[in-house]
Amino acid sequence: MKAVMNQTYQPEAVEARWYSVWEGSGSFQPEVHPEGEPYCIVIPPPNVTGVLHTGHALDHTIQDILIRRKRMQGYAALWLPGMDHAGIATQNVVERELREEGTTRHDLGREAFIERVWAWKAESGSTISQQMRKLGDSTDWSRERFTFDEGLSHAVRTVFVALYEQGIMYRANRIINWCPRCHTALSEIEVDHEEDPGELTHIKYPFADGSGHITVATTRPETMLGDTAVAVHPDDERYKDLIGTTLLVPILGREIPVVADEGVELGFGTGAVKVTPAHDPLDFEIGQRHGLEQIKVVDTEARITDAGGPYVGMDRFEAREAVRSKLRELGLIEKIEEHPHSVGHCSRCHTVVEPLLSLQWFVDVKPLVGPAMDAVRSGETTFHPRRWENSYFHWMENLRDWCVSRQLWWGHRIPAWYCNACGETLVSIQDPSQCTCGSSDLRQDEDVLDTWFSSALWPFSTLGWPDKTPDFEEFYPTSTLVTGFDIIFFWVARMMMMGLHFTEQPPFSDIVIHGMVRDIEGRKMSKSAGNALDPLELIDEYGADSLRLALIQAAAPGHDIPLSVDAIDAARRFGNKLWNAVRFVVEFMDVSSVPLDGGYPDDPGPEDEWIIARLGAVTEEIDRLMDDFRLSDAYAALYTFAWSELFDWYIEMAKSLADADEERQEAMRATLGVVTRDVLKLFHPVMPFITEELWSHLGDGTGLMITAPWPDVVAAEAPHEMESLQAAVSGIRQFRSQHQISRKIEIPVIVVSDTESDLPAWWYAQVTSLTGSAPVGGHRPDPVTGYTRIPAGGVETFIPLEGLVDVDAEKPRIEKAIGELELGIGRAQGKLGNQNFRDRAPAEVVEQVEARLAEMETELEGQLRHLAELG
RNA sequence: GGGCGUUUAGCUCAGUUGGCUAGAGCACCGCCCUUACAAGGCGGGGGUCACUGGUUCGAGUCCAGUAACGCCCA
Repeated sequence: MKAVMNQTYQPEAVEARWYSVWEGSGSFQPEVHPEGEPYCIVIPPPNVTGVLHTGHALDHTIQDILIRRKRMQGYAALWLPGMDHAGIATQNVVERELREEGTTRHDLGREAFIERVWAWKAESGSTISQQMRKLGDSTDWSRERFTFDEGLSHAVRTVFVALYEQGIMYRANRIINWCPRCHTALSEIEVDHEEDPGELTHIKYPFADGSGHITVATTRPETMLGDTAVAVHPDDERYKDLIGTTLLVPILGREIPVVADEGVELGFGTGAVKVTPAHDPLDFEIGQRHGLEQIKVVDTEARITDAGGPYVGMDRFEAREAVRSKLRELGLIEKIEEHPHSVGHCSRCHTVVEPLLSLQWFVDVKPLVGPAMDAVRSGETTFHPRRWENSYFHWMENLRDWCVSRQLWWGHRIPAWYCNACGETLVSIQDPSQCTCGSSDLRQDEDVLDTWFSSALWPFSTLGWPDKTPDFEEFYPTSTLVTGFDIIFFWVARMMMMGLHFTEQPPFSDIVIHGMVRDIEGRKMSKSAGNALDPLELIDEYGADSLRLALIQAAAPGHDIPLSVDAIDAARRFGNKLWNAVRFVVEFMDVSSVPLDGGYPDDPGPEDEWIIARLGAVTEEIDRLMDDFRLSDAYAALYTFAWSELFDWYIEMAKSLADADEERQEAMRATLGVVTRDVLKLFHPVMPFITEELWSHLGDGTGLMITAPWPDVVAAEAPHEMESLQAAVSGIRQFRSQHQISRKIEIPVIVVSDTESDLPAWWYAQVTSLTGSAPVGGHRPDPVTGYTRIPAGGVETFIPLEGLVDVDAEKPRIEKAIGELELGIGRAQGKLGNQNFRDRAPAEVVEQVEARLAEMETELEGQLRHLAELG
């Protein structure tokens, strides 16, 4: 005994029920199809501090659609969930908590602090995984991983040690991007460059011998304190004679040389640049070439160091002003001009980054980029849409060494130990107890690794690598990666490099890149702008299925997604429509116990054949589009089929069969059942909850929709009379509408079909029921005066106007039709009259135009005759 | 400065190797509470496909240029 269905669809009641049923049934695990071919997606791990936003909702919906369809197709489908430990973000969160308690991590000490973060994670770290359940993500929770758990940490060490031994991982003093607020080094791509108004200060550097000065221009006067040279281009005639002379750093009076270096940009400023090797990457290189001293004048707190003489302890921006006013006082400022330039900001906290000379660990990317580019070039791995490959190549070609050490506590500690006795560096997977020199006085590197370092290993570390686990053997390389364009560099490229280097296979074969979810104005959604839609609120109000469908409908491949509440509401209304259609099938047409698979009628009626043929065609189209990752197009096709063909035509036609003989009714009911079931199946990947619920009402109770076999529609041929039927019905409805003839008034219709064999009885029955008219077969009225004529795909229908409408009221309709026909005929004649068209266009195109022209000419003749006869 | 993208109906957007009269959702207009659904049905109006030129029998689609907007990189 099945429950009576509500009159309207109520997602909150339905969605709460199914997730635990699915999870409990083991459906999320690939083991539901032990013999199936493996198909694997690893989730882009959200931050452990994260909450679900609309970007996740889109990203996850795409992945869930892919995985649910593959699962239904019988693959051993694995969607592997997990989170990353988000070094800086997580540490920030816990430090904020400590601050509120009036303490700091330094008070706590490293070990206690780490314990505290784990405690935080245990309590708050599962927020997003609960939210993913509300969204309906069919991830295999039994395989959930965390970048900081034991197995993955082991993979990180293994990789670090291997890269070190291969000479790819190295430690060096370099200029890095330092965030003075987060107190850590950042990689190039964790720095956002923003246009800053800025000023170019022209400073006079006097010669040591008092013979004059050289003017240099800088946007950062305070770094002057760390200058150890002034550089000019060797070809610059203005300075040729001054190379090798000595200048004095203003204020400090330090003697520095004028050096010639090709790195100096000839056209910039005065052509002479101050060189601060400890605070600028370019200056660092110049310094290396000329053996210049490196003087650090800004410390890790962004304050001036002892080397800065009178300015020691001053903040860098205060020092800028102080230095400038002192120079002005000394008369050493030539001019100050406006100079907009780009300034790096910490992508996490927005503080202006300080380029700083620092001893850090780096990955030499040169040996890694080649294979990563080759794999894409050869098509082993394909981006969708392809154009992202350009960005990928461009970035790879210009890649600089990756600074991977971070001055944090929360993260994978660098597995390097330094011997206090002999200075040796030991790098190993196991903690060493003794140096090669015999000393056991070792200290481990204080720093941890960039979170992205562990994320780069994600596709194989999550599957058990470096061990050859059964999961690794079965699911690696993974199949599809789905992510946003904004992390192609951060993540995708690095997974490609690491995956190829350590497994000799690209980590995935397809990379699906989607856009960013934006508001209806096209703005990026953000909390601070106040325009962010909260997916959980949307789910509560509209249902997860509505949110998912709306996102996918708007997600044209590779484009940004404008998301509006209106669109979600439209998706919700579709859900209601689907609900009511199935309710009608189940409760009013008495169709239930539909089998999970097969069950197509052996002896379908003509209407049945039509809808089955259409279903087959649409299923084929959807499969083609989905295989090509064009999900929005696939669901547009399905949406149109369901609403405009199944609901608006077939179900309406099925109603009139209630009076047919038993055999006909059986075929109709079987058809309604299987076609509705297959539509539910096709919608299941995007709307899992409502389809599962509806299946529980429609099906025979032998299985869940989530693991039901993907539709395999039997071949059927649609009866050719459907075309004239639909045209006749539309024409008669249009006539009614334009003359405002109530449906209650039965319209007599004479059907003349001299171009086809006699129309079958079902044709008349359907026209009758769909239009409320009384069609009878007959001959063209003679005279035709007093009738209107409705053309219908090779069939003519005539309606006597007497008692319905005034004859003259019909004329504008006919004249309009004639106008349109003449336009079309003119166009077609133009084409066909062109010999070049006949010669060069494919024969089938020419035939099409010819057929269309003939049709229009016949039709025009009919309309003209009719108009004349109307008088 | 380099690269990528966008410009199609009032709004937000589809439109895949060039080929019937360029589509959808929302909004709008008219009629209808027809026993699945008024959160609905039926019908309708609405487009110089940014602009200029080119290739082609044929261009929203390909090419070149222009303009505006957006993103990424330096």
